Amino acid sequence: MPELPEVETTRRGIEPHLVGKRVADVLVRQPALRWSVPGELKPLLCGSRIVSVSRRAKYLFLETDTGKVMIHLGMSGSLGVLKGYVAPGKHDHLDIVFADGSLLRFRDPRRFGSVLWLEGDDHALLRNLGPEPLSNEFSGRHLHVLSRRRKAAVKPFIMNSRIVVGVGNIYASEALYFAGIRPGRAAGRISRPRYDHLADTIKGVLSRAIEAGGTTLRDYVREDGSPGYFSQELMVYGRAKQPCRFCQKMLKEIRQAGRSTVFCPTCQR
DNA sequence: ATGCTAACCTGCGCGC
DNA sequence: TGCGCGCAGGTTAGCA
Repeated sequence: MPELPEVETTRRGIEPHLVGKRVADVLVRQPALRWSVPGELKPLLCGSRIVSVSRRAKYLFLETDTGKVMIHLGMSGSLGVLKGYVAPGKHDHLDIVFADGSLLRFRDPRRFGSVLWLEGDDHALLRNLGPEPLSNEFSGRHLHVLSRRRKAAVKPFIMNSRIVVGVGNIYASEALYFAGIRPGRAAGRISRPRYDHLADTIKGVLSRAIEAGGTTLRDYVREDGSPGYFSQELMVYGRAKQPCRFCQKMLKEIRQAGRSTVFCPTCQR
């Protein structure tokens, strides 16, 4: 999926096209996503006006005067803004059509994404979320405090959304590389100074990825169909058995919690 | 409480 | 050309 930089890039891309628009129609072609698209979405949304587009963790919110559409892109989701109606593709599951004829289209081949309706601010999926990684709330102190006595490896630890949100498999791998920390090291056995460094590298790699428009590997594209360029800057993700860009030693690949992890055995300790 | 695994689903690349 | 396998940006529920 889209990790946080891809979701934030999407938010920035769609917001100017949506704010102020009035919803004229909602077309649900495939309601069977990670959670079923609520049948009342159309009657609830029609006639309302988009006030803003916001983000929390990897969730996007189309905020209207009557409630919020809560969208998750899952592993393969993307959103597109179209000037007018174009015949949908196989995986174009949902359109929100505006009064001026333009539309927001949700595409998701693997259907791990979701489109839900939120009245107010509360939803079970939003409880227990950790801080935003780019906020001041997220720091080395935060990681250090929460990791004490934890035996889990540091990589799954920083990918745990209760600890910090928005850090997925790509950026967890990249941040650990820049921090010089082995992904398999127990989270509870990492010092405060090293967590200070790691919090910095997480913020840094996410910020740079947002500037580059995210990382395009397969499915992810921006709202106008263009790719993100951060893949060119990846140091370890997807580079198993290739030389480390710093020390030239072969990068190693392991599996952690069912996800592949690539790291440099020399630069990361 | 913590941590691991399977599950959800489709598509693609690879070896045979 | 086709088949089966393993893998892919996420996250939750369920069980040890």
